Amino acid sequence: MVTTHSHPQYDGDDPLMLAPVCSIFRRFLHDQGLKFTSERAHILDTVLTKTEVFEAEQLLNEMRSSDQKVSKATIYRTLKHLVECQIIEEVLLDPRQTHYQTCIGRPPTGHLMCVESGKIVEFPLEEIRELVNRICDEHGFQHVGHRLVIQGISPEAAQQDRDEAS
Amino acid sequence: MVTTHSHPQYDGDDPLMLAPVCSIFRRFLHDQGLKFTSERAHILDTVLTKTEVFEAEQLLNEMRSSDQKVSKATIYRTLKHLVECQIIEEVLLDPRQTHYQTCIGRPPTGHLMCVESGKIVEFPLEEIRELVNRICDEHGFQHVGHRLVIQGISPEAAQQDRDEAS
DNA sequence: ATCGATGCAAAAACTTTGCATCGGT
DNA sequence: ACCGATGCAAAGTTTTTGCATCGAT
Repeated sequence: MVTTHSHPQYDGDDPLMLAPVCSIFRRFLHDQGLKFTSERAHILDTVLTKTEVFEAEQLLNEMRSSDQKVSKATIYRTLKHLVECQIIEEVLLDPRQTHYQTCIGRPPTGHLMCVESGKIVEFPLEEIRELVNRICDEHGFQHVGHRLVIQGISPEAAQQDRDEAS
Repeated sequence: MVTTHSHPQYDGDDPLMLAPVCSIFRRFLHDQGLKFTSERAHILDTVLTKTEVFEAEQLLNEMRSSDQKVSKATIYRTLKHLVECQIIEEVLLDPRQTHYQTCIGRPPTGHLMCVESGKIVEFPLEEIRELVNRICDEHGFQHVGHRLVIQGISPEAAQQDRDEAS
């Protein structure tokens, strides 16, 4: 059987749940002999406002326009730690840029992506859990994570294609 | 003609399947008003020897060391066409580099990847087809493709971790 | 007072593009 | 002959790194 880690439930609607995630990150950093700085706190804060997939650059712009100044380098360095700490995960929608998403306290999701418009729809991923576990077992792998990305054409894009064809 | 070499990895049952792939590409190019050049033929040839995931740079090195000279730019330009033509697909294992794999004439596979060693194991993907179709239907998407990547720790890497810990 | 963290700019890694020339059709 | 394709090098993107200084513990 594959190990599952449980984290306190994080609810985007409830600001009080921010503290636990922050503590988790703090403990993680402390355990590694790393420091909890105000920059890291601000980045985590901004990350936790994200309900959808986001990019490093986005984070940087948002933080700058809300007068919290952080360098690009620190953003990248901190995102790495947040991934290791399993607060966020890399989504891999596009080979040319890393996309991130909060994963702590939320059930795993797959991503349905429109190849024409870039629109992304999330969907629950429970159903493949059994398959994933079996594949891992068959090859003696210890499960770390999994991602399902479906590429398609959204109804809107299909309609637009039809309009343009006529 | 470049497409008459034997490619044990790809042909499996029928070496004659190579010609059809070449024709498919040719027709694809023709239909777009593009040209079937000897560079493109060589690249397709080399691509079809690949049984596993590969990178653009790898292709370039292999072609150079086997006296076929192609530029990096042409490799990238041709890979794009091969993706569009659905002879190969992008695999998205790593956000820092595009990985490709031949997909024409093979059943779709998922990828089990060791996060420590980078080892990759493929597995058949039929089982999630129904789920994928259902998700597409539910959102009115027209299916284009899908990929499942499982990340884990391979038995070898796990053993090595234990060795290092002691 | 330690180290690790930060910011900046430079570098790195991968991919794309401009342009003169070549070559399929 | 036309117009897309090629090679080269330069440019573009995203991410990483070196280094002097700052700041958490």
